[in-house]
Amino acid sequence: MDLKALSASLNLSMTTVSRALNGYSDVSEKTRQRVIEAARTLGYQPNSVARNLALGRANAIGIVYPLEAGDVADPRFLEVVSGITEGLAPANIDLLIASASHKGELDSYDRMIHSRRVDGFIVARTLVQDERIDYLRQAGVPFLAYGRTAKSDDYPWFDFDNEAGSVLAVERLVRLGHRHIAYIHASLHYNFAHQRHAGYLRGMHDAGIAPQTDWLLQAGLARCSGYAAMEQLLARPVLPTAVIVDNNLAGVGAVQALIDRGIVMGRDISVIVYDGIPPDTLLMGRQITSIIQPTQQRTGERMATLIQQVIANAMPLSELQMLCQPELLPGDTDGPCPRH
DNA sequence: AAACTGATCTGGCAGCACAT
DNA sequence: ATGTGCTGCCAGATCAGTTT
Repeated sequence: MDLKALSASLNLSMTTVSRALNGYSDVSEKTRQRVIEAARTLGYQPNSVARNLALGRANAIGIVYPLEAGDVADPRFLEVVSGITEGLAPANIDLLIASASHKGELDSYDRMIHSRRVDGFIVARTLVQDERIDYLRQAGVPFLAYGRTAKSDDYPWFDFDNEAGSVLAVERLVRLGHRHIAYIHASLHYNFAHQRHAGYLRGMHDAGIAPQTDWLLQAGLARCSGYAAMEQLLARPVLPTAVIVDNNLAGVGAVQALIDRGIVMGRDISVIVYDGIPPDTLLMGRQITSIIQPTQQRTGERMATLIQQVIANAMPLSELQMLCQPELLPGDTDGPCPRH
């Protein structure tokens, strides 16, 4: 059932039927209702290819994601994706996730742009130096970055104050009497990791504590990397009394490593995990002290609004750069320093 | 003025006539 | 045989009208 057949069955022109379905005011309400009813009973669905052709829009937003085993399992990201989807749905805009190899990522952007499959992009997990951002800016394609880069004053983004979040974590531990605070972090090429790392250093500096390089460990964005990093940390000659992990994936592994060794969190060692432990892991019963960002679902919905505004091009850039503050969610994995 | 419509446009591509 | 250029098609949206 296409527009032509639908209009023929109603004895109306294609123009009137199209305008009736698309909310134009110069169609009588009676006709509109008749058209809507017929479209429903006859199962009319606009042909998206023809629609894109006529409108010059795809009604779709793309996320190109270099999917790796660990990424697929990042529940926080999937929660954001779910929120974006919800936020775009009322406008009948689809979210297309394109899987790309790390090498071929820019090619994927290129294809999606030139085949006009999407109206804009959301660029996730930004890097400090991010060629995707440079590429999209140069190509003049609408996009919203989920996270900033080293230089982020001239494009739209949504982000959390990562540095402030780490400062919150350090301050809490310092108040509990800790001075030996280790830090497990993702690769500092990731912008979030870079900023959280800077926040850790600032928090330590403000407390008058010199961070020990022995207790600064890099782990991959995966549970097993977090597990291995915690094992490494526990093999040091002098143990820290507290650990901050800068992401939830490594956080799950780090916490599991402590449980496996019978180390009691909150008593023997204090642990704070950035983004907490997602509810789908086997550790879900535990109250992990966390730096949290307002629900990921809500984050996604905000991003959906932002990317639509970017595409509509009706907002000054300053309105399209949104920085939200993280919060500390107390749990039972931190406590007074045992060496006091 | 309100309600409706024919003609035209969108980008890519197949099919065709004609030229080399 | 291969290349070139033109036409029409797809299914909608919309301009510039016409009819009621």
